[in-house]
Amino acid sequence: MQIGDLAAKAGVTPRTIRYYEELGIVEPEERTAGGFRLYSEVQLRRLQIVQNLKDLGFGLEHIRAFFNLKHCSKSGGGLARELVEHLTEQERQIDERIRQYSLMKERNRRAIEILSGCFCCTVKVVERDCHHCEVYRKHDEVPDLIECAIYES
Amino acid sequence: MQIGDLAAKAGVTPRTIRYYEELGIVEPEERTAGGFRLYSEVQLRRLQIVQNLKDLGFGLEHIRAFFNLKHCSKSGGGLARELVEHLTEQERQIDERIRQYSLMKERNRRAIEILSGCFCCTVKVVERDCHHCEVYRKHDEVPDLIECAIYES
DNA sequence: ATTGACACTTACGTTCACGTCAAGTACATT
DNA sequence: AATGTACTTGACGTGAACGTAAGTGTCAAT
Repeated sequence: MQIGDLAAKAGVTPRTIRYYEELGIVEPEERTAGGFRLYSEVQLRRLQIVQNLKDLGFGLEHIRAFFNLKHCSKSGGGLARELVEHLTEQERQIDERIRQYSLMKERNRRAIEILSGCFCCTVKVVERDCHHCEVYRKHDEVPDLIECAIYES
Repeated sequence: MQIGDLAAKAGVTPRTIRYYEELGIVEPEERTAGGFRLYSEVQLRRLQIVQNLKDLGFGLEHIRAFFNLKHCSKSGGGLARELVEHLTEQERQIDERIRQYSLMKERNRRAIEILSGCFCCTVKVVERDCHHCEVYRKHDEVPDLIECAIYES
């Protein structure tokens, strides 16, 4: 598989793959006599993992470090220990992220709930004062999210 | 409250606040005769919301667009509708993120589980071949994450 | 053997989200 | 009135993660 095929399958550009190689994240399995990079499914899976970790907010340097732990340990046990340490920390971060997202989702839900009662509001936006609106007064507090979206800063 | 105080309370630098102002995300409530920016709790909450959205992976431009929907609608009902549309899309993205994180967490967990059985492994890293290890053979498949961490690319 | 599509390296350009520095101004305190 | 600290605008710098262009070479197919 050449770099273009791999790129297409992984949903990235050849440039990205070469860049990752530069960082020591993905090496080609071999090269043709002429210098073309050749890849297999292994590198594809690797790239997918990288995309995943990136989507989750991890930097390429972090990813590289994780992939390269194998070059630092001498015994399998040592490596396993380091990997687990890394993974545990990663899990902590993931939990924190999920917590944040859940909070955000809850705020979103409350905001949608409140705003659904405003669809028939005919007050002009320029002279809007939701604090005096009866829909608003049914709710004891206005979510910050709506406040940001509605009131002038 | 001056920019430095606000920055401290929000956990950012004055530069960041000025930058957000430049983008139209946070305007000072007023200015002193001499030109000093003055803020209130409103801007603090706004900044906190921004930090939150940023942590969740939203770009500043996205955030600005959301905060500025109020300048595009004429009636409160129209605005409410647009906001709900925006929030619904956002919720979709949040759900997708949470799904991704959960998958990642599950993979992490499985990897930790497997690696916990490798702590006593004394095989040298250079000659490691986990496929022939009995701990490994108990598991039917090696998670990609471990594969990336262990095998040469 | 030639062609066309892709690949190679090198190197400079770009966007985002600020950091940092400079030269000057404002405000509170003594 | 003087001092120290924080603020002002403006401009250039930075790191991450690539994009893009130039000039050249390679591979499969006709």
